[in-house]
Amino acid sequence: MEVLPRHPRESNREYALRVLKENIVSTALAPGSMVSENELAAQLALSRTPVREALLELSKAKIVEILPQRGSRVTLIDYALVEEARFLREVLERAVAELVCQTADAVQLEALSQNVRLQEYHLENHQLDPLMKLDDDFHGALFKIAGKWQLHELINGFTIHFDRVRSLSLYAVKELKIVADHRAILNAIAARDAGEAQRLMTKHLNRYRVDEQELRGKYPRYFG
Amino acid sequence: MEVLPRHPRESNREYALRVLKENIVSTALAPGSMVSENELAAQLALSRTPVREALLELSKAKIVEILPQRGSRVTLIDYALVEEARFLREVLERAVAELVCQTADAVQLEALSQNVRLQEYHLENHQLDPLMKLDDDFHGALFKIAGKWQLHELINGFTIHFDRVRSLSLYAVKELKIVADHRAILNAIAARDAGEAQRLMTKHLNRYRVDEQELRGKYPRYFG
DNA sequence: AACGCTTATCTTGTATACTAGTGGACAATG
DNA sequence: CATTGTCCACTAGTATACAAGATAAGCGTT
Repeated sequence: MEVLPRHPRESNREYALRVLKENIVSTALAPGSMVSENELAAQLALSRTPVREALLELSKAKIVEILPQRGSRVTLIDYALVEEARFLREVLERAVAELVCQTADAVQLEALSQNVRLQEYHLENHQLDPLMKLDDDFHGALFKIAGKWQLHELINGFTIHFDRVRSLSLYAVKELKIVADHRAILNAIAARDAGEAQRLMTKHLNRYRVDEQELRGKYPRYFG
Repeated sequence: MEVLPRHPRESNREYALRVLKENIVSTALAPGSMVSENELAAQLALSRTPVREALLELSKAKIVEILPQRGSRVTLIDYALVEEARFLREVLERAVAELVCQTADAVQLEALSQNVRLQEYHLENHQLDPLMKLDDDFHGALFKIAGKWQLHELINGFTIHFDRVRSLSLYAVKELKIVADHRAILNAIAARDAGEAQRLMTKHLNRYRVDEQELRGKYPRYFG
């Protein structure tokens, strides 16, 4: 497991949660692997308490499984769960896109536009990390404009299933289409074409479907 | 606060969580009231640890606010949040209803039918508690049939906002329409009419909209 | 070899002890 | 009287100690 540096005003619990999440998504903590509160606490140089609280939160998102008196383990990839997470995003963001068409003002549209331009810039320069952050920001901004910010935070906890699979698949080749999608969605919103925005959003989020069989072939032991 | 009896194989943490939830929804723990881990632990005859873990979970659902080094408080009713919770259910359950029309088999339809018949029975006999449970079961069954069970569990944590407001409003008078809604939704599903099922589900979940101004008038100190 | 018991050693669950930050009461000071 | 500073009681955050269940190895018996 990779122990990340601490952020300034971060509590021990937040730190433990952040490091665990990062390592689970990157599969540095492999699906199916056992972890113990004691061991993690030692590695992070913390006591069991904040580590335990982080594990408890992760277990609520079903990304960690706590087996009482036996140990905790990073859950195997449950493809049904991954698809549920994707489905949640598709359904919710389609509805959000519709709302955004109705409520976005000029300032908000300009901010979105700025974001997409930056995406296009980073895509040309093949800088994938800032691209992923801009992707998150774009979708988050839509929730905010629609006045559903709390929902965005709620589903973010579930999206980790999705992110883990994404990190296993060859993701980079899809970036081109994804940025183009964002541009098209923005145009539909600016044109107040709710139907088109919904259609594009659905298409966009379906791109994240990754081939289960391919991944099962490559990483058979990661699946449940 | 009302201290409920313990269930058989329930951990201390689950017990604390259950009692806290119950008291928050019933407003026995009033919106805006301060609670302390020590005080709660004493009342529940537990140590701080399981109480703290329960509060931590509730704070993630934004039904409790933890103020470091100052205390914790039951959140004031945030109407925007209540509406987000309702919106989430509406959007998600509409999509679920569509799926159920495509996938439900005869056995599942019969189980739903059984449930609705029971609802009608309890409605005639004015037994509201079993009615609420059957309501939850009905919606839960739809998620299960659609293969989105995990999503149901996820959103349940958020629905507490919704439930709290519902418990403040005069809810009983609406039961008649709600049972009729369930019957109509079931019929649409049995007829495989996805469009009608979605329309009915939307209408159904919009009934739960309660008048903010009315509640603000009755309980001004409960609102933020 | 196969079975059943004991036991050592893990684990998480829970209780308790300690740390450090917050705000209020209240006295000292202007 | 207003303001400032000091203490005190209380809070959550964290560390540690202890309890109790699960597991597997060892060992004796059959």
